[in-house]
Amino acid sequence: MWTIGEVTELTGIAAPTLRYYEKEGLLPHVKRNENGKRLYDEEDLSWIHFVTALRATGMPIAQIQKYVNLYKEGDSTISERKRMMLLHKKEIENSIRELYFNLDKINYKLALYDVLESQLEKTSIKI
Amino acid sequence: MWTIGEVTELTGIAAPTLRYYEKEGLLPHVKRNENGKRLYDEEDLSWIHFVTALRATGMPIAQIQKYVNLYKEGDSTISERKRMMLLHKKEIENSIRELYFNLDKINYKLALYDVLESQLEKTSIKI
DNA sequence: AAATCATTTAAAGTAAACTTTAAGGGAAAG
DNA sequence: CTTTCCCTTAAAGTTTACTTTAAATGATTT
Repeated sequence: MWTIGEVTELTGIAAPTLRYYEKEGLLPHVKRNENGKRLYDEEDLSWIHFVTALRATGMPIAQIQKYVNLYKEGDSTISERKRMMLLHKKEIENSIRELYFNLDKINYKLALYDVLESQLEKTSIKI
Repeated sequence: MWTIGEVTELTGIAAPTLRYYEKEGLLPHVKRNENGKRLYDEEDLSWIHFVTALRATGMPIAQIQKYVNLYKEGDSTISERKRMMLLHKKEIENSIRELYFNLDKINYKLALYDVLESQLEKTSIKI
């Protein structure tokens, strides 16, 4: 079991962010010690990692909330949760495609700079 | 030459956003007609597409500003502009890598759901 | 015992990128 | 002519996801 400070060290996520996630219902069943201080177990850490992965792939807080609420409802929501993940997977794949598409434009620009630079080089040789 | 409304139709970018980009110095040399209304030419459109590609790949407004300012300074800034684009290219490649990394976690979750569903299926057959 | 430290809460603040509003102007359509 | 439409500006508002602040509590160190 870890305190919030230890989890911060372990995950690199700031303590206020962990509290914020919990308040927003993104981290179910975080326990407290006798003094009311948070204690995180393995399962909490695994939730934190999962939520972090969802956030890093652009899922909004509100949608993660919805997902966690489904989780809390139990096994009857498994197919809906799976559907959410499948949809999100497609969105990630779209994001990746869009990034590649725009990366192409950057590469085109870089190719133009290569041409420009070699032309400027020739000019300075002429002088 | 196109009006702002036509550019909005052509690009899908809202007119207020186009004005905002221009005000922030992201779109150099947009001309006006005799009544002070914006008129966009081919070069303006190409700037809009480029700025859109930079935004879609996560470059902040402030950095695009810096890039456009370098452009305005002329040929002497070509190598610095190229350096900026090379750096940004690497950031895009990092973003893509991170997306793939987190996509893996989503896929792992989806695999778990497949197992869970087949287990639940078996259970219901037993009943 | 006093000071320090990590924690708690609620509430306010921040940053970035737009978006909306308000007030007005000119041109074209009915 | 007057209504409609598209445009103009400056300024205020919105959204999202945190981050910071303030005030308090309890445990540990000196």
